[in-house]
Amino acid sequence: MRAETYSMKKPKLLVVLIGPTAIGKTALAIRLARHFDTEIISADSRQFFREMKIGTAAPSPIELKKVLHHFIGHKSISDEYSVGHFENESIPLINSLFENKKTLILVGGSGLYIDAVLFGLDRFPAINPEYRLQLNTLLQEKGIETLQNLLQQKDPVYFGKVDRDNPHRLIRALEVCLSSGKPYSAFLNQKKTARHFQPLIIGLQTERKKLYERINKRVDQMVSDGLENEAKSLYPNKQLNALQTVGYQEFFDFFDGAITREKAIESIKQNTRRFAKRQITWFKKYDATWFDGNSENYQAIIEFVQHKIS
RNA sequence: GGUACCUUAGCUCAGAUGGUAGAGCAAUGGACUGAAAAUCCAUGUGUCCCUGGUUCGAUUCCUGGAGGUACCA
Repeated sequence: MRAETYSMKKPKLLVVLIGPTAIGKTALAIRLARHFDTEIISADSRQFFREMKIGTAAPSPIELKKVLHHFIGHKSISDEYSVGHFENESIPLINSLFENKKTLILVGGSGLYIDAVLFGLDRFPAINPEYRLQLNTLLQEKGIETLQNLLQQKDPVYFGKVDRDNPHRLIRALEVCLSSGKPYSAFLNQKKTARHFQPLIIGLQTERKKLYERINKRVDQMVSDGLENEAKSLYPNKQLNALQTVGYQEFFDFFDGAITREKAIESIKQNTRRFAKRQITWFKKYDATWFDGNSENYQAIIEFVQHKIS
């Protein structure tokens, strides 16, 4: 009630900048933030980790100096972190920043994390991490059918619509079932808490061919910036979730002697292209206004946002 | 120059004793509620190198040509 009144008095605009990797989101976000004298909320599930700067193309120290960024390098790879934590941290922060700002920039390439901010996730119970370990063992030793049968028994409703060949989905649902004693589907579609801001979604895109050229070029840049050494220093932690990441896994394979260095770099480019494709698919569902990612368009985008504000 | 082998999807190749073809990879489309840069699903028409011949019918057999590889000179 209080919040509603508040937001009616002062409409708050969250400029949401989305698009595939290497399209130029970081540079545009900084332009926008400087122009509107505001700060940046990052929604990038890998730039959270301070040990992974080069391979995630995190904003440089110079860029970070220009504009205050939140959720860049604020976690260590050994920290437990997921989209739930992110929602719990980002929403209060956004609300408090809006006390003094009328515009904020949300930028990132992680669709699920953008969803969490814009729409919110359902509330799930805390899970016992033991279950995930056990379920992974079960998967390894007895195969996916065992997980399917278990889920069919614990939550026939979700089993009816889940992607049954996807082990992550099955295990996630099962760990919720086992931890809570209730079916996973019982937690879905709860009433979501309202957001106290209005989103303006801006998408960056370009021709596929150009995007792939940008990706290839950026990977070469990362390599000359020292990606190999960064990966080497993280190799002892290669099993951590944060390091299940394009740019690192391929170098780990090279360190293991499984592939050549050249092949590793080529694979990084290829896997980054595939990643970009998945991002594009995800972002299609948003009600966004699309612009070509070319930096010559930045002024037009600023004017577009300006127009929405007034 | 001679001999042998090869030329089929973007790439590497398989194949039909003649009835116009299929794998892997790449690529493309899609899904996505605390692992999400993760994970999973779906999708294969291409002058079968060119030319002429045999044949009802040739990418398949034969002639000639072009390109490639290997060996011999």
